[in-house]
Amino acid sequence: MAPSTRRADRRQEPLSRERIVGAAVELLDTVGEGGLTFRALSERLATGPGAIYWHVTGKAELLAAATDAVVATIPGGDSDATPQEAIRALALGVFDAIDAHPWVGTQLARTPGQSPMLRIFERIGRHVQALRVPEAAQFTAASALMSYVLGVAGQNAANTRTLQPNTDRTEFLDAVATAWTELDPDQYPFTRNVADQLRNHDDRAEFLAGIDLILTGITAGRQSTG
Amino acid sequence: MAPSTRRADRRQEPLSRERIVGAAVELLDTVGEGGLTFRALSERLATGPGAIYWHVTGKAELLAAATDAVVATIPGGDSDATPQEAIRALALGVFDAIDAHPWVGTQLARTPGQSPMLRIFERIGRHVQALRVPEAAQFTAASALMSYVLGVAGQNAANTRTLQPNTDRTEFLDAVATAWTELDPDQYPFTRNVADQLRNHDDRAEFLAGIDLILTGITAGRQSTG
DNA sequence: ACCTGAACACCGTTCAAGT
DNA sequence: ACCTGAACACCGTTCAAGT
Repeated sequence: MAPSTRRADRRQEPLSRERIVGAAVELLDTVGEGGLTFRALSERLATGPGAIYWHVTGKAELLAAATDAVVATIPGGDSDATPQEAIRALALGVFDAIDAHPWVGTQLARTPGQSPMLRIFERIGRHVQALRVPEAAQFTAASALMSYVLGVAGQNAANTRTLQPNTDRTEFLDAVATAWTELDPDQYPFTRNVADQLRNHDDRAEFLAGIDLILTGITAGRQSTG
Repeated sequence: MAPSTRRADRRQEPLSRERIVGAAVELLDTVGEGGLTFRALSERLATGPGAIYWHVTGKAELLAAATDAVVATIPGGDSDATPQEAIRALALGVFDAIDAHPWVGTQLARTPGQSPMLRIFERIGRHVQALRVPEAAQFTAASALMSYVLGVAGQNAANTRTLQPNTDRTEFLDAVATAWTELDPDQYPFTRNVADQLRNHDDRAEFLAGIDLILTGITAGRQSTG
């Protein structure tokens, strides 16, 4: 009841894996991948660096857990939409999650058969099943979608990392388009040619267009059923 | 002519950007991404760490240059094959290059508009043009192919990194398949279901199947021309 | 112009010592 | 059982000093 009690906050909450991972996510979001340091983390948690090792085996596990925490949050497409719409919604969920937490894009590419990727793969796979893709082709279809999503994720993460914190999206695309226009016409004719299409360009729409390309390929190969 | 001349080797060759990048590639291939150290590199080049900074601005540039050196090597598909075959050949070239140098997979994902990626994008794009894809759709088509290739590249690099140096491919896939079979049936029905398809599984064939899916999607959307 | 190598400011991780 | 924080073995990078 004393005013001091009010202010004690969570300062004395016991350390836990949960709190550590939460603080790691915050740190990654705020200061980026280079900012996640055992020293910075322990300072934020008001302990010594060694304390963290009691709850977590090392930095690799910490990054994996942080990634998993974000991926577990991704919504999308479990309603009564068509399989195509469900896949689009899920893919967009991954896209937006990585947009909000660029480090997830980098991290996802680093954890092969691990749980964050498996979560997404499973969800894609169920929708592929719902598309009535023949069983022998389901793995290929789900893998292709997954790889595409990961590829875009990685690129977007890299782009965001390169970006000055203050430049916005269109400004950045404009700079890239200009750079492409100045390329050697003999070496880069195609890239120069599409540079202008880059200028007014919607990342999310472009991403979805790629998904649709793959979906078309998947359903084209499917034997037609009632 | 004296025997000692013979043995002098290249030990006294002056330091150059070229030699540095070459040694970096060797180091990356031999001891992996964690093994590329300015100390290890300078030891291999018989100098001090500071000498390298005279020719290269830092580690980031070094990694980019090493990646570029490998990517510049990728052959493929400039013969008189069909555009589809040319794209498959090029994609396979990237796939094999990353198989031989796993660190390239990681690195490619980190350099967004940089030259190694641009090289590949340009080559894909020309083949997309040859496919007679309408101009407005060319960027989307080339980007989708590029993202897919990068996605697979990243995953493969991650897999190789996780692998014990002595386990071979099929052994690894078997382990993954077994792990997937032991997943919770309620949470991972699809993944469990396709686990067996993983067991006798050809990475390259699967990769190409994904390329074909996208190619089908691209040509399906194309207006038919004589 | 180019190289040397000690020194600086960091890392992740460990571990004896505390409670 | 859990936390502390100094210490260890590394990093990338800089820079005065050499040739």
